[in-house]
Amino acid sequence: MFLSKYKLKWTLTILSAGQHKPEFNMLDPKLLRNEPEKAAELLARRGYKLDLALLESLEQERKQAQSDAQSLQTERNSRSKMIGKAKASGEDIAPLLAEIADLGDKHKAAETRLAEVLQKLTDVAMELPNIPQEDVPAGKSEDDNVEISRWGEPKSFSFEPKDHVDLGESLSGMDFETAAKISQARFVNLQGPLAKLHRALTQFMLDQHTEEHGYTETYVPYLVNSDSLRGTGQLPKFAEDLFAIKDTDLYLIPTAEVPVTNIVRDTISTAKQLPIKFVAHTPCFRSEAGSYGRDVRGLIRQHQFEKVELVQVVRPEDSDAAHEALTEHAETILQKLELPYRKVMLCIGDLGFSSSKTYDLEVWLPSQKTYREISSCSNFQDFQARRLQARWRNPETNKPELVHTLNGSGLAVGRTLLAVMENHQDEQGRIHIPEALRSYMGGQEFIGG
RNA sequence: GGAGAGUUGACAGAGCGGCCGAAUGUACUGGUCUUGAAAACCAGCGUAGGUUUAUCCCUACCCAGGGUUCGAAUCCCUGACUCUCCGCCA
Repeated sequence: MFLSKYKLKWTLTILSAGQHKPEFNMLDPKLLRNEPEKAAELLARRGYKLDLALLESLEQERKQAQSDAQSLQTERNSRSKMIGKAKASGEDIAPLLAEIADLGDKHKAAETRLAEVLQKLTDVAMELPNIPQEDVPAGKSEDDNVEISRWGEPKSFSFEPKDHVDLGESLSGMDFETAAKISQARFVNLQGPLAKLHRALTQFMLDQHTEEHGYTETYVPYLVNSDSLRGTGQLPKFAEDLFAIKDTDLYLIPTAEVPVTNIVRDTISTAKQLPIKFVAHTPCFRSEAGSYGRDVRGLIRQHQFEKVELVQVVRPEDSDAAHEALTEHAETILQKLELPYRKVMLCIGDLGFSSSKTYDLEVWLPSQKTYREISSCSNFQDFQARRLQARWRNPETNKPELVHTLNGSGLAVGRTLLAVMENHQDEQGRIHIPEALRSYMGGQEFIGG
């Protein structure tokens, strides 16, 4: 019932939104118009079937409707001008008025038809995912992701390592029952040293990115409107993943990517302002609809979690290099926390809707004896920028052109907490605090015992 | 929450229902002048769509959406946002 509420709301939102922004388009409209076959082929790589026949007929309708509406407009404008002149020179304008009696209605009808076609085109366009970059490997699911590199050696324990839930219980300070009482499942209540460790991780990450990697710290709203969510690509397709605020157009952010990237929505940056590099620490809220039964134990998959997010807005020619750099910035955190991890490139089937290329960083979890995602670093190229109308003035052309946007987790704090707990536990159930965090923990060397 | 004022180009800021895509100033770009710079002077300077080889031309956009009108930046309605005052509040 909780879900159905925002499903309804979502429908209303899309209806009202579509009407005043019919020009929304997520792929390059020139590609769709001039080379629809090529667009179809590129999208087919992702398994997306572009309905070429529909697109073509809509496109033809659009052209017709647009030129009809335009010529009627021209007609009306020139007639109206004549009436103005006639009136000014004191002539009788009644016959002129009679001549164009039905022009207004015709024009209105043409405009309505145009609006309808544009709406249909927008509906199609908004559902199209981004086109993957050429070096993104083919594949259907996460099993086809390609490992790029590994860092660190998974520790071999002389005892059976506990998972973070058991560790948290014995240390006391990680309480899922209480959180469920206060709220519902998939929330946690942290207390004492573990709560402090959680905070320390956040502070450490923020300091690292601002002081060593050149990011500007930013504080943003945690409730965002639907325009912002459309801009970064969470809407219209993924409404069910979001928590919506009843009777408003606001949603809890699923990631800081949304408010931070939307800083540049509808702006034209100067060449000098780029690259823009922001880091933000925010809570993230996700309904996790459709993930019932998955990762039900512990901190892995929560409705609310903290994340330190990196966002970059760059010139198009710089986005590949920025993507590599941003990923390294996230990797640095794992290295300093002495957490073994691997870097994988997502295959096409696992690639997010808006992304052209994504690296995931997966941290080693001794309890699961496997690598689990802790950061996702994506290059969106101009996909978000087009929806956001985020541009820069290219000095070579002196025209506003779309920027490229990127983001990555640096890192997901909850998952980092559990990774630190599990990787740095000892036989007595204590957690050894990595060197890099000690100053944030008042010099403390371990928790527990 | 109540009362009032406002929203115009990169910025500041004019604008009578038709001659307003929009004065003027600043900024910016190019030029003249200068040894160079500044100043001064001249010219240019929004976005998107249609047509076009290109130029031209046409259309839309003065917060958003709707309405009145032959014709709207200008009049009316709704909403968003900003400012001032009152109330409440961390």
